[in-house]
Amino acid sequence: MADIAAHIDIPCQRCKVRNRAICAALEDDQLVDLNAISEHITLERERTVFFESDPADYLFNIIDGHVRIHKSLADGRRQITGFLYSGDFLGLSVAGMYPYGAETITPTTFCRFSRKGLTKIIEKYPAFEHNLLQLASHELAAAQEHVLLLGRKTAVERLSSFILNVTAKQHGGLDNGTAILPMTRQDIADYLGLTIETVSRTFTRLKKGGAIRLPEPDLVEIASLDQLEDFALGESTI
Amino acid sequence: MADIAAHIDIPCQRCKVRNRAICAALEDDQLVDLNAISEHITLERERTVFFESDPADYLFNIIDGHVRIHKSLADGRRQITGFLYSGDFLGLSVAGMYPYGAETITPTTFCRFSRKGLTKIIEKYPAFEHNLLQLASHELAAAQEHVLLLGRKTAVERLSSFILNVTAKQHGGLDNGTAILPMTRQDIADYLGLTIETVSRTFTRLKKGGAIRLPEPDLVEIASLDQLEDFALGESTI
DNA sequence: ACGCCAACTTGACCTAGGTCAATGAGCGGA
DNA sequence: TCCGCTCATTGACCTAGGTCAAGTTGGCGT
Repeated sequence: MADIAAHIDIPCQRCKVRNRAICAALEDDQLVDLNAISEHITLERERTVFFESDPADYLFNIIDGHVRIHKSLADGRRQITGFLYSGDFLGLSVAGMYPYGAETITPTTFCRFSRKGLTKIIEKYPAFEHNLLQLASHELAAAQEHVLLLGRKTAVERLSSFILNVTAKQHGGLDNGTAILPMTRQDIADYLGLTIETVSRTFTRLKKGGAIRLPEPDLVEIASLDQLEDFALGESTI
Repeated sequence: MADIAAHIDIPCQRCKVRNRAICAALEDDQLVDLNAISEHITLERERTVFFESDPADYLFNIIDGHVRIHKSLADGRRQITGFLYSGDFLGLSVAGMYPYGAETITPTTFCRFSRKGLTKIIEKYPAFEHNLLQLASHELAAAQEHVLLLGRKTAVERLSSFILNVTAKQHGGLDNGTAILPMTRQDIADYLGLTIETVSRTFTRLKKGGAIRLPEPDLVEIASLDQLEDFALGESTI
């Protein structure tokens, strides 16, 4: 079985996110099974991947592009609960439904698995479920960090934390340099529990305070990492 | 093996939370293994179970009592991320550390498992890890609901949602009746991202608005479920 | 080259909820 | 039973961030 697999061409082996995505749980020769239940799909910018409460028939890995997940209230108030990037996983369900909606921000290519197929993979390779649990624990910790941000941080602290997170994510853990903001100010506001005006004013304050540069609205450069970290932790005020 | 187990006395079989806690993932005869790595411990009220960032050497099931989990900022601002009750599970870790601190609210008895021992159980019974994933997905959805509450709901909406949740949890999904609030107003404030004064004033508003009765500070009765649900969803104002 | 449109920024003013301070209400200990 | 807690409530005032309303900027289609 493994010998056969080693000699046939498994597209998954050449996948851009092979080692960062959930498929990293499997060995090269086990990818045949995963490959059999996956397909690539591409969506334009600002398209719905799935709605909140939809039956959760698929799980997704983002190969390329940017996605936001959100929950909304009946009157239209929206809370973005996360921004997802290349390599990220989405689609964990509760009671067979997605507990949040997902939309593309930029044109995005996904690797899509059927839930049924994945259930069989999990039965065959328990390591897969182990990785899913690791991933869910990680997301849970991130959500709790988000709760702390929304419940107890000021606007300056929220935006500073956000810039640090985005930068770290785009540089694989490195906390400095430049970050691209693929999302709009409205998206950032809905993620940080603020209004678009407050986000804009706070960018200006961070800029004038010397923590960041903003050569273009969707390009942040960290001018002083120390200062930005102090702002993020509430250890310094503008 | 199973026959032997069926005839020996396994304390787990008689446990109060046998069917509600994580041990529900195992059959009666499999409990021997779980029993071998678990021990009961009891803490007084207002005691630390573990600190944020402690090495995550144990996982816990609450048998009886009330627990809060929280994250804090350097200057002392605190955000409670959850209240846990009898049957609830805690201790999922990220990078070998607890991502939040845990404290008892009332005297609490736990069933404590060593992480190492549980790892072996998981290898033997994959159903256990499956249940942990279900549980983590559920907690993740709850955390995202909390994010929505903190990011986009008013004080009245937050407290109404909270009362409905507590009531539902204490009655196993039933949304009405009376609920005991084992936590202080400060705890509620730190959970809802408000101050103690705003929580108190908002209780008074809900009371005067006819949605709840408050015979004692730690006893809420839902006077009008419809009204409270409308408040929680932001579909009606006081 | 121009006009349109969407996204962003800025200013003036407002309000939900925070802060500060006083008062009440229950409860355990001597 | 009275004292000294801790916890909860209420009032008066304040402020961070929201709301409303202009501008500004840049990209894109013609």
